[in-house]
Amino acid sequence: MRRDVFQAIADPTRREILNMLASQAMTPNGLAENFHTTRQAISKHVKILSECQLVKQEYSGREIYYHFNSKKLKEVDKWLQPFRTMWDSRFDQLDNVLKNLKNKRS
Amino acid sequence: MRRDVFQAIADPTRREILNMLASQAMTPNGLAENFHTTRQAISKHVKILSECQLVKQEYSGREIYYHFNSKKLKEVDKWLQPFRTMWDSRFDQLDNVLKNLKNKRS
DNA sequence: TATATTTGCAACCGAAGGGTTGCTTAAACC
DNA sequence: GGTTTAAGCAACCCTTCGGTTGCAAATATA
Repeated sequence: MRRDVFQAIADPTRREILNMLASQAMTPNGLAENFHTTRQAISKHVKILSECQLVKQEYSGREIYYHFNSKKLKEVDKWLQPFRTMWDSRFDQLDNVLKNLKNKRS
Repeated sequence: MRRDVFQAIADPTRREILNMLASQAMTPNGLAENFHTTRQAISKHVKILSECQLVKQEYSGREIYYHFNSKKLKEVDKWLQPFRTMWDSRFDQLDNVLKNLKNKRS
């Protein structure tokens, strides 16, 4: 089952899980207490996050603490990079096209 | 039908479409030529991108030129912001936890 | 040892996703 | 005016997704 970081962060619940784990490692039960769903539903989300390495496991007896692996989000940041210069430049793509049309006319 | 930027960029084809439109506005037919799918499939993707305003339309006769709206990607960048400091700090979350445990012990 | 707790796994369900084919509309072209 | 051509819309199909319930395995606790 191929998992993709972009697909992993597409779900709002999974983004929220990442936010929680960013401040503190947590168990599935601990996470589930903060949502209005079952533990199994949360475990499924965590499994998806785990499969694309956004989360790492630490075993402690019968409990499993999930840790956030921020490095994996670099992939998203990397994809975003070329676009970042665009919105910084105060001109979006449509503005540029209109500007070019005006130049051709004059 | 609620559309979300995160969900929109989850699909690799849609990310590729955005990459193309970033350099040049294109029509559905023009886009479809670069993929091994039908025009209708691409149109569906473009519609999704349009619904969350990642793309804007410019009508020219019977053709429709789709323009990339980079500003909308700021939402992703904004969500990424707090995590960016984490991977910059050379310590990921797991490292910090282990470090804390070590401090408590000593 | 018996019981309670934490967790993962499997089966199932309804909704949404990505794709295709067929059709209609409207502009361009002969 | 008749015919291409560009595009959207609708129906359908199969797969994936998010969620649930039920159950088994393993650790903690009495």
